[in-house]
Amino acid sequence: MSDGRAGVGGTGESLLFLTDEQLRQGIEAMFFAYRGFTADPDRILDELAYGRAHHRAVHFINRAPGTTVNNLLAILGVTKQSLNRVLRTLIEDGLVESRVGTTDKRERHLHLTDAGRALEGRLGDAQRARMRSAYRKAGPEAVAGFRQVLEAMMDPDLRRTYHRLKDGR
Amino acid sequence: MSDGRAGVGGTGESLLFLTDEQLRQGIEAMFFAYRGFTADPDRILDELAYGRAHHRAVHFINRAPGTTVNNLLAILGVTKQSLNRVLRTLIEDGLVESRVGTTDKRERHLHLTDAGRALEGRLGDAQRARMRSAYRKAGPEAVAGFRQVLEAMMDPDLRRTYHRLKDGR
DNA sequence: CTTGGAGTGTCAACAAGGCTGACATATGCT
DNA sequence: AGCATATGTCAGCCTTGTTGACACTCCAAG
Repeated sequence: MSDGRAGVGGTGESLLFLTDEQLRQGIEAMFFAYRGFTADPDRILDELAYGRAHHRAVHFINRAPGTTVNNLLAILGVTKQSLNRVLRTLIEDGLVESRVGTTDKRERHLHLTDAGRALEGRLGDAQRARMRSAYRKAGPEAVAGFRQVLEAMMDPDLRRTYHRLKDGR
Repeated sequence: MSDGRAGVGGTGESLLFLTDEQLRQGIEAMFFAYRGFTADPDRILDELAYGRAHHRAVHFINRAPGTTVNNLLAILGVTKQSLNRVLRTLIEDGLVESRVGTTDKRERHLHLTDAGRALEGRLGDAQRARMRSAYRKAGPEAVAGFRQVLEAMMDPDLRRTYHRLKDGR
């Protein structure tokens, strides 16, 4: 309601990009794109009887090797019980190694094994291939905008986490 | 591996935006942004003992009133059993109306009731508010790029669905 | 008119992956 | 010594996805 439909061809896009209709399209674009975003790794995970949760864990352990369980919990935003279930299978299957901390022995530092890195490679390659193709189609300017909007959409806490990972801290 | 790290400050972004590191950042941006994207409606849904599946159903029924169950199935990409469970509660709760088709009486055409539209409004407002704020922060150029990349990331089938909805067909 | 197929609904059973609550253990800090 | 922190684990629950089986209605082709 209260849409007005000021015309598609353009009374000036700069005023038009905040209409409810434009926002709705953005919402739907996010929904459909996220499906594509997860589709390729999901297919690989299915073969291996793993799920998206395993992928996420493996991704971020690879990204921040030696991270603690608590840290990973904060990144993933799940409960420790939930993460633990996933982590346990990954450790049992020899994809993840859990090392007792040196300075603080309560902490467990998580690392990928060679097998873990191999899986991460398969999953990451599949996901990056789609991302690369999308980036290539859209071009560098579009990519910059894409990143800006996504960043603005994050909760502040997660935005900080995102930057921390990006800057390798 | 094979990253090279051609420097952050910039040997020309046009060549840099396809490095594995850039792609990884894009992947993580999608992950964190999607969390923000769903956070606000999720809070509302929690109060009402509904889940994301209910939100999706309500959203697309509102978007394409009179859509058939089969059509909705294709949009949402779930099994009819899964959708049916959600749909049944929505119908029982008086948010969705299922009308027998006129030309083909096997089909059920789905519509929101006033109560359904009210819920859709609450959920949609919350989600649009975040999207609007992100769009505003990033600016119209960024938004155009955002949409281009998302669209390029979709599976072809879903891209067609996306356009069909966008063009009101 | 019969038969086959499409669209829909429903039942049962199951799995993944979230959640909460409670409790154990080891360690670190004051 | 005693409290706090980090982790792991058990039990149980929910949502939302899956498969398989079956019934019903209606349309259309033979």
